[in-house]
Amino acid sequence: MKKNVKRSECPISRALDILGDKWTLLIVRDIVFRGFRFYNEFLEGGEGIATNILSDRLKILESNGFLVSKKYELQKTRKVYTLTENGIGLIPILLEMLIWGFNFDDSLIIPNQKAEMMNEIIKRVKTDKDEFLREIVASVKSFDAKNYC
Amino acid sequence: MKKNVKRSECPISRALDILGDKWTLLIVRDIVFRGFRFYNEFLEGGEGIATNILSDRLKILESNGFLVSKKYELQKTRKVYTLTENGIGLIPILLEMLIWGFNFDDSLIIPNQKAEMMNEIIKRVKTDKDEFLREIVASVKSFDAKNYC
DNA sequence: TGCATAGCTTGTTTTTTGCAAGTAACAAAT
DNA sequence: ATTTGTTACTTGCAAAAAACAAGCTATGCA
Repeated sequence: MKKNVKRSECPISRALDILGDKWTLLIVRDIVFRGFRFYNEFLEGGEGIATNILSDRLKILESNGFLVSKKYELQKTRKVYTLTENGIGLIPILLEMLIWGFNFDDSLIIPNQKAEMMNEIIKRVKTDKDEFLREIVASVKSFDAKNYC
Repeated sequence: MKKNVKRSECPISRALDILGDKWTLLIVRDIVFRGFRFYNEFLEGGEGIATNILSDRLKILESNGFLVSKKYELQKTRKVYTLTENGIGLIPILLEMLIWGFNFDDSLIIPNQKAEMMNEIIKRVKTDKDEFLREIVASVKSFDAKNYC
C-alpha cells in the first residue's frame, strides 16, 4: 500500500505526493483519453499494471476525491469508475505531459496520423486552451473519449 | 538505481517512465522556481531527499539530457547544475502542477501574499502563457529565479 | 453448477531510505 | 612541505517500503 505523506506545503510537492508515481496518472489517462470506465479495461490498458497495484491506486484516487466508483447497473458484478470535478482538474497536467512526451522523446515512434493529431492538439492548446479543455471534459462526461493517446 | 523501462509508446506513459516518482520533478522545481544550482541546495530543499537518491536523480536527469553539470570555477569542489533546453521543456508541466496544487488541495495553507502570487500566475498563464514561459526561462537562465513556490 | 469480475493474499524482487564512511579540492595551521 | 580541517559530493550497506506475479476468494449472474 502506497503511503501519502505530506512532505511540505509547496503545491508542486503536494501534487507529487499524490501523483508522483508511475501508475496513478496512467489510470486517469485511461479515463480521459481512452474512455475507460472498468477495472478490467485499466488492467488491460497496455502497460501491464498488477491487480493489487491497480486496486491500491483506484482506492487512493477515490479517497483523494479524484474519482468515484459505483455499481454498474447493467452488469452488477462490475463497478463504473468516473472522474469527479477534482479528477477533471488533472486534465491540464495530462495534456502538458502528452505534449511533452510528443516533443521531447525522440525514441517515440509515432505514426503519421498520430503526429498530425498531436500538431492539432498543440495548436488548439495554444490558441484556445479553455475551449479545448471544455471539449475534452464533455467527451469524458459523455463516455465518448477523444482517443488522443 | 531507479530503472527506466519503456512500458509503451504512449507519450504520457513515456513521460511517467522518466518523471513518475516523487523526487525528479522536485529537483527541476528547485532549479526553475527557486534558482537552486548546487547539490547542497537541493539537499536542503525542504522535503528531505536522501543523498543517494539525489545523486541518482541528478544522474538520471543528466543522462536523459534534462540538465548538465559542470565544475563551478569559483569553487572547484562544487558542481553547477543547469537545465538544458529539454529540461526547460518541463516547465509547462511544473506550471500546471503548481496551479493544480494551488486549486485543489484544500489542506494547503497558503499565506495571503502567496495566494495573490498564485492568482497572478493563473491569470498570466491564461492570458499570455508563451510570454510568461519566456520570462520564466529567462529568469532561470540568468540565475534570478521567480520564487513562485 | 460454471463463469466472469473485482480485488485480496502471499511470496519474492526491486526501490527507497537513513546513515556511515570515503574521496577530492582547497585552505589554514604547524 | 606536511598535517589538519572543511566543504561538497559519492558510495556502500542494512532495514523498510513498494512493486510485482501468481494464485485465490467473494459476489452476482446464466
